Amino acid sequence: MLNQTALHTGNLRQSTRPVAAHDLAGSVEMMGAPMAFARNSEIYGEDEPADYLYKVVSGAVRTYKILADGRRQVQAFHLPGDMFGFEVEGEHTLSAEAIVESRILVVKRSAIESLAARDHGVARELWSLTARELQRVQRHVTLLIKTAQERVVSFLLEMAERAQGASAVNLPMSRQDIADYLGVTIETVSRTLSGLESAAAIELPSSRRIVLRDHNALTRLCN
Amino acid sequence: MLNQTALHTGNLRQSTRPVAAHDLAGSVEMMGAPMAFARNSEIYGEDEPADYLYKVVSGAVRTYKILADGRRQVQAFHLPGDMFGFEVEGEHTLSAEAIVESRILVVKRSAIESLAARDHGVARELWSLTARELQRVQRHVTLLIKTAQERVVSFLLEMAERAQGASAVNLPMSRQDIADYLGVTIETVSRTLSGLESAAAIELPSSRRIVLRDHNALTRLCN
DNA sequence: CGACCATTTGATATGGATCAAGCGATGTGG
DNA sequence: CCACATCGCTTGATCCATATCAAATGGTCG
Repeated sequence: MLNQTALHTGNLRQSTRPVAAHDLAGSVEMMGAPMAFARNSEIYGEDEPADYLYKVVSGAVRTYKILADGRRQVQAFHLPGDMFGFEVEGEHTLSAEAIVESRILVVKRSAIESLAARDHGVARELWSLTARELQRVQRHVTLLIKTAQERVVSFLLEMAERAQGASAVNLPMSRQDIADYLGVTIETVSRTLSGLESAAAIELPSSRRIVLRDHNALTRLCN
Repeated sequence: MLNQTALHTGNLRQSTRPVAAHDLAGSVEMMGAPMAFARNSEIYGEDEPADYLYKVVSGAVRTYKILADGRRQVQAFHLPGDMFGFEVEGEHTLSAEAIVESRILVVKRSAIESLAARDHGVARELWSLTARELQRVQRHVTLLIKTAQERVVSFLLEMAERAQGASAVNLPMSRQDIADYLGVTIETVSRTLSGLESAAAIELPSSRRIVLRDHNALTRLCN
């Protein structure tokens, strides 16, 4: 990994910008090296040393695990603005791939850690990010005990919320990605979406674009 | 919550013991107030302010969420030595109950936080605990995409591992607790255990005690 | 245009849920 | 101390949601 060409576009790496103390995000912007990843290319693999921290600038990333029998479990989708890949120690427990052509800021973990050792605000921010991720995964657990329809609807609402509550979402990921995230088959995802369209809860102008027509109905459906 | 009687057994609260710097666990032992919780009593509830940190001394704790339709999702079982209930900010997102009569150390979060602000080692330990919990929940997600048998077997192996790899486990929790943790019904848990007994993979001397007879077979079964 | 891939739709199979009854242990009151 | 109620667990019968297998459709790119 990290075998892609760094972009060094300049506007992403403003060495003139002052370091904001107690600001992890700002530090990452400043210290991070922007890199381009092609669609489906690996960003890091399971069991690799976790020496870097990542922040999505554009595009989308999936983190996942392949089980012994070949099934794939997608653990998360990371969208622009999201940071990912930080472990406290040792190795990555998941693999990460770009879902579409993506630009990603990459920062050495050691740099962030030494910053955190000096600045308690940064340390706290690192902790806070991990705790927020923990809550997200807890919601994922809650999603996985629901029915297929509830899972699909929860996913749609989650994506809409992450798009600042927009009433339409453009999905960077395939039906297979969604299915592996929700723990169902692509057929079930597809049928459920078709069903929601028939029920006038959503519109499907194209397979990767979903308009949420009846937000209330959807909220009711997801539990 | 916190309406139980503190034990103050003395041997749990050794004010003579020196504070080990960079040691969160030690600080909790020293600063924590031991409290007794009866079977099924609430330790804290969802949406309560998260002002305390907890460490199980004896007994067992479940954290859970009740969904809108009444279903219960058990997120974790906490056993002696485990810490739980720490949020970075704001409120608890889960409820916690003692599964059996339990003794639990309770520490004010503000005390730990001020310690962390002064001592980077403690701050890092807090972060590390959160990250470890994150990994546990990620494994829970992976468990929930598997078949019922794989879930039950994974649960047994998890419990055995937490009992220092013992070949027999004494379960403090009911079948219903296990079912709500695994996202299946009690009938499925029961039938699966019976099936494993028929297959000579386990023995069931009593419903709360399970002997792992064929560890290899079990490992194979859970994927 | 034709090949390829993602998605949808259809037909059938099945794992686990649901409904229902039985069983064993524990505790309580007569 | 025993009869009986209660509770947690197991076992059985049936049903249904979702998986699986299969084919058709549509969109994209050379």
